[in-house]
Amino acid sequence: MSHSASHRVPRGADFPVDKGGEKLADAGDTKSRILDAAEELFMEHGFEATSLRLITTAAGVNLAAVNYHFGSKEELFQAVLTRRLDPMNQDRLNLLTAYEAVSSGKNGKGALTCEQIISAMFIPALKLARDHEQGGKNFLRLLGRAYADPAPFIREFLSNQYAEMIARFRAAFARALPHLPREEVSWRLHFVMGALSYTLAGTDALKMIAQFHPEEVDNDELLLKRLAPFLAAGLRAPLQQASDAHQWFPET
Amino acid sequence: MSHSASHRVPRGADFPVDKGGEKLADAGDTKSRILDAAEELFMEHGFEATSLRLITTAAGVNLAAVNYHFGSKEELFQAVLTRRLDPMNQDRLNLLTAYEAVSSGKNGKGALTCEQIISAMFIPALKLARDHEQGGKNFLRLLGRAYADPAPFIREFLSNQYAEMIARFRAAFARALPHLPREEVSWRLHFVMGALSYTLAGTDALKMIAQFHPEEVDNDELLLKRLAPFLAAGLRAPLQQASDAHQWFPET
DNA sequence: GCTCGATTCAAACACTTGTTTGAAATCTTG
DNA sequence: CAAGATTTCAAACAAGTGTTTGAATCGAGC
Repeated sequence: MSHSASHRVPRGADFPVDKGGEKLADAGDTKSRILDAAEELFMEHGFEATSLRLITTAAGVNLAAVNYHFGSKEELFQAVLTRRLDPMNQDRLNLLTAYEAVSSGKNGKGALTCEQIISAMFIPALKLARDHEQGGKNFLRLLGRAYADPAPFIREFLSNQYAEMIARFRAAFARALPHLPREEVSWRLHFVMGALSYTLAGTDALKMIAQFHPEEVDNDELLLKRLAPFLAAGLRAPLQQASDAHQWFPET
Repeated sequence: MSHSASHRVPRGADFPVDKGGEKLADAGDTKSRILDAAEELFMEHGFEATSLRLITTAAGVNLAAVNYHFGSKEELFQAVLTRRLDPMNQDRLNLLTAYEAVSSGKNGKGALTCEQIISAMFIPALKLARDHEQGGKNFLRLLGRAYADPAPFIREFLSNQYAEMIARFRAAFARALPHLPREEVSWRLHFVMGALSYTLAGTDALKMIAQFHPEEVDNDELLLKRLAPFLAAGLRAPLQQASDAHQWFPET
């Protein structure tokens, strides 16, 4: 009753990883072609405004192929995200762990700097923007937009995908900023994530880069290198005292 | 061929302001009822996923009323935004002008502090969140999401709506941060706008507030009071030197 | 009272949407 | 090659989309 996986089950739908004699999905694979086309079109028009016919036509496959291989349009969207988001977040966790290992080796404290923690968040995103020649940049913009999408299934999905990473990075920031209350740390981590996803999602930013650096090829790298110091300074901002509140928002 | 405004023209479509003996739109007005319902539903589901039938049913009006009063679904969306965005941005400009007048009176320099400029951006948003009991908060979230929407007609519309305000605030920030290159100022203003709209758009933030301050009523106020110092510190961050780049993104 | 413009209404329009179906084609395996 | 599973295909499905239409209703003004 709920949804597919019982009508006409394709093998790859429930087990996207290879097993046995199955060969890994190559670029010419129907599934990969759908994922590539969907990634670009979802980024360009958003989830709702992108029809399956548009995707399948661009991918050069039959319309029914999406439902056959992925089950539904929503599951296709999740597959598009998972394909690159999972490895990226795993990279982030690995990087953070590596930094912590080095840091705890040097001194018993084991607290990282904000710069290190932000690097652990940004470098995997940068790698994605650089490595996959064209798909990577598309994906980062798609991810930023998904992060602001109101659709419940998207929000739930991302919430689950990010849960572990957020928890680890919150703890790291809490150690790096011991003078801040945990609550304030949560806020500022939220601001960091927001600024990151918004910046990556925006076409405005890319336009601005092209205006200043039309010759520059690797735009996302420029973007992140400017955003990182901005956020690090914000994270280290002194805690706002209640007595200073009038400075910001005088009672009118 | 292009689109409406010639078929059966309602009076209010081109002149939403009152003139002559026409009475201002009251809450019971068909047009206002549509705008209120659309504001809430667009915020909840996004532009594409919200059907006109959903809106007109919630507003208790006939389906054809939207096309009669606004021309099309896109024009309705723009009307929803304009209704509150125009006054808010005007408030921002007025506030900035007022600050500059006071500042230039005190000393000949006339440069504001980052705190003042940010206040000029945030206070009108805060007023919107406070004044209109329920609609204001909805609108801020809708605005944040529109800001990340890929639809071209939304992006163009917002770009025009914000153009004047952005120019004025960029100039103000440039005076407040004379040591920063203009290019860097543009970047940081972009980050500020992004963090603001993302923060206001997110449901995650509201959930987080409820977790920490379940008793607190005015959530958006708490939000902005924490975001403002964060952004002010980011704006004042020292310019990243090329020699320090390895600190952030070591060449792998 | 009557007329004329503005508004509302139910119904239909042409079209697109995601999904399903059953038969063909293709590939794998014995 | 034959048998069986896997994948592709054209076609249809039911439902939903924004928009238009022409008649009905309403509300002043002469």
